[in-house]
Amino acid sequence: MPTPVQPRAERMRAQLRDEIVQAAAEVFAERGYHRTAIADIAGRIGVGNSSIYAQFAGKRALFDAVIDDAMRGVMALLSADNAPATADTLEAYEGQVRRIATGFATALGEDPTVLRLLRTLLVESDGVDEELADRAAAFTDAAAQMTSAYLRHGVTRGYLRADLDVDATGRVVNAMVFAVALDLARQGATPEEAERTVDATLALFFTGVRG
Amino acid sequence: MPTPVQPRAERMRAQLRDEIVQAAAEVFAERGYHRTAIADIAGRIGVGNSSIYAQFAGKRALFDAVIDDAMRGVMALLSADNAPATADTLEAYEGQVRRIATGFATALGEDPTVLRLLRTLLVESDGVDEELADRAAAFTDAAAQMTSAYLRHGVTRGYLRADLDVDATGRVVNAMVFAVALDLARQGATPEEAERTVDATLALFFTGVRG
Amino acid sequence: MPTPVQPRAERMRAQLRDEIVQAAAEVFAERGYHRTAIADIAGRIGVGNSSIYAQFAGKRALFDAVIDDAMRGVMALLSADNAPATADTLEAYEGQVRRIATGFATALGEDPTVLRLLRTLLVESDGVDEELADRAAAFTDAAAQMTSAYLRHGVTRGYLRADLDVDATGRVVNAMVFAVALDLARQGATPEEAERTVDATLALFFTGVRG
Amino acid sequence: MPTPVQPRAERMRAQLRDEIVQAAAEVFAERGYHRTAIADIAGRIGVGNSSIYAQFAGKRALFDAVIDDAMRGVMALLSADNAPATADTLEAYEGQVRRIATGFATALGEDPTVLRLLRTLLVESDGVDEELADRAAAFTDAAAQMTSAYLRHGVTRGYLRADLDVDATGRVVNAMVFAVALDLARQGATPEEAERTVDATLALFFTGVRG
DNA sequence: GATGAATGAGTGTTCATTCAT
DNA sequence: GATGAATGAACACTCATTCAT
Repeated sequence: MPTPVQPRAERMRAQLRDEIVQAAAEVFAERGYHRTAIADIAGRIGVGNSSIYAQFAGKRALFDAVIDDAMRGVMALLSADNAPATADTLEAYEGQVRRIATGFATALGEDPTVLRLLRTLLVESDGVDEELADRAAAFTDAAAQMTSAYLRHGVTRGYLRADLDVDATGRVVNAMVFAVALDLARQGATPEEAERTVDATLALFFTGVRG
Repeated sequence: MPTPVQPRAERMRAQLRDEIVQAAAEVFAERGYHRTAIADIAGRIGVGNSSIYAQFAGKRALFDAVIDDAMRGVMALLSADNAPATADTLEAYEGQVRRIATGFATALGEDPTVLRLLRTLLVESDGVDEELADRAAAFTDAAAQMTSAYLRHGVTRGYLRADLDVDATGRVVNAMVFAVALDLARQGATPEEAERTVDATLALFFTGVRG
Repeated sequence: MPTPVQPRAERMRAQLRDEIVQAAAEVFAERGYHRTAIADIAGRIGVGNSSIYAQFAGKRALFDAVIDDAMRGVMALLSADNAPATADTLEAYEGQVRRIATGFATALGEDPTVLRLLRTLLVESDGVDEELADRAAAFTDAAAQMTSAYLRHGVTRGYLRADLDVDATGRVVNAMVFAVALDLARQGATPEEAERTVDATLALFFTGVRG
Repeated sequence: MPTPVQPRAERMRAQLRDEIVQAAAEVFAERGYHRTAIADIAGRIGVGNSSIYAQFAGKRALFDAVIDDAMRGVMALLSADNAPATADTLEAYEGQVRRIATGFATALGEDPTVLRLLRTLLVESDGVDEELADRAAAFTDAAAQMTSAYLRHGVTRGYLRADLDVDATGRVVNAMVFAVALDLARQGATPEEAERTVDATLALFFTGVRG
């Protein structure tokens, strides 16, 4: 029964790191990047400031880690068990989109932090760093291209308009989805409002892209 | 021939105020709220810091004034000589919307500052103040309600889908329009890209809302 | 009677700058570079920390300014109204050297700060910066070359040993002079001790270099 | 056959202590006192920070130990198998001094650490502690007195100037020697430069003190 | 009325030292 | 006995705001 070397210390270190990222996510989401002080984050989990610096190179690096987590979460919601090349009919595609939208809405209801973080990233990146602004741009671009891939598949299969500008429409749809999500995340929207907004979005989207 | 009291002083004062707002708009648009220092603004027009404090209560109040101007500009572009109750046919409505979109695109090309400011407002408001976040929300709400009014008129006139959820759709369309505008404003998009994006947006919108 | 533009403000600014440099010189001389906090300097003249940053880019820049002053002072003592090519006999040279040494000793007695600063520079430069270490080295090199010039003149005139290695001896003499000065500056040496030390140094030096 | 208590543990402890002092000497010599972090030293020999605190009361105490070692080394070089009362003629004395100087130069070439440490002590002591400054002063005093003892012996024996101020000259010569050594230690001086400098120093010294 | 020099509170970051494991 | 994770005090620097001139 070989005991791994320093199993406890490592586990505790990783655990503290997670706690820090979690606390940082909350505070950054609540107050934004600039108004968040390292001491706020450290204080929330009852550790000293320097315990954060033992794990992260600085405030910016911590924010990066937080954003990484949030992006992973959003990407997971976006892709889930769905893939661009899955749907073969408009109905199947609509089901797919509804599932993704429902996943979003559910995640939104259960843990608004990830969406508030997304908001913080997309909204404050300019005010922080050129590099962060680039990351935010790269993220939206990636999401837009994923959307475009879905659309392209639909055009190929014939259940979406043949003359659809898939690249431009992918960007537009993506922007719309993010904007709606951010708007809903802004303040506790009631589930009914969310439902109506999602319905309206899907109606706009589907009737629009139908071939 | 009534002479206003202190006419010259007042005019100079008002002129300085305009200069300050103009310079502040530029710097805030370039660098965002947090990275802008009062000294940057004062330096740009060659006055002392305290000349700004003689006219505005503080950085926040100055930003408010700048945002007021920008909002007025955007609202003017949105309403122009158009009004919700003007169009009576789908074609007329489409013409109206295209005119507004063209106005936006032209303004974007000629003076990106107002849109960059809008971006700053919508994107950084969270990181500044609860109150500013509320103002940003109020602004988007007002714009959404204006859009909803257009849609309601179309439904009443019968050239838009009868079952359209005008409130929810107004919000969605509004979010989409802002998101697209902000995305285009992000970095010098070429006119062709802008054109394609606007076309895609309108195509999505119109085919979608048609009754 | 034209009044210069902003004469008072400029004079006050320059005056404050001098006060800061003076206070910084004292504190740096007392406590060395690392143990001196900006607040110590600001506190000594009763101004806020940021008043220092209004005039100097940072702690390092302030130290540079202090060192500049000290170097100027030392160089003035070293050159004074004497020049390498002045003395034509051993007696004249000895008189010249005694005058310089006396100037040093007097300055040492009246204001030990400049020598303590010299000590700080020569002693702490390594612990601060590569660049500062280079400055210190450049300073000692310059002083050594000045000494070598004196020696070379004496060899040419024939009142110093013909086989004198003027470059190496210049470095050695220079090092000896600095070391003695620093040693005397270390703690309030009595005038008698200083006198004896200077005499011993000159005796060593002159009997040694005589041709 | 008495077995010492915990012989292995003690030996290991002593060995670790030596390793620490050795590593500390290297790092202090390379980076000076202030720029050296305890973690640097611990990291160099792959132990935890607290292993150092188990053996030394703190950074200052460790530096003391390092300096003790270095001083012992320098003192050994200075005295070697020579003693103040050994030489009876000027030629014998000159040989003695040359041997010491050669020993220094050789040690300098082979292991610059001890001289760099000496430099660190003499140069940074002010910036650390009053007490350390005192130690440095005590060290230079001791060395100066040793030099004075040599000189006094020479005067007694009659091969040095009868009117030599042995105390003051001892301090001066000592300062010169240290200054030259430190200057040579500053950066890799070539052996030729070192040779010329040593020659010049000895020439200055001997022709100077000859009776 | 306008100026700009001065302020001082606030922040990110470092590092010698301690202590639970 | 050794570890290294955690601490918290200290410090350089920024900038919105004020006030003497």
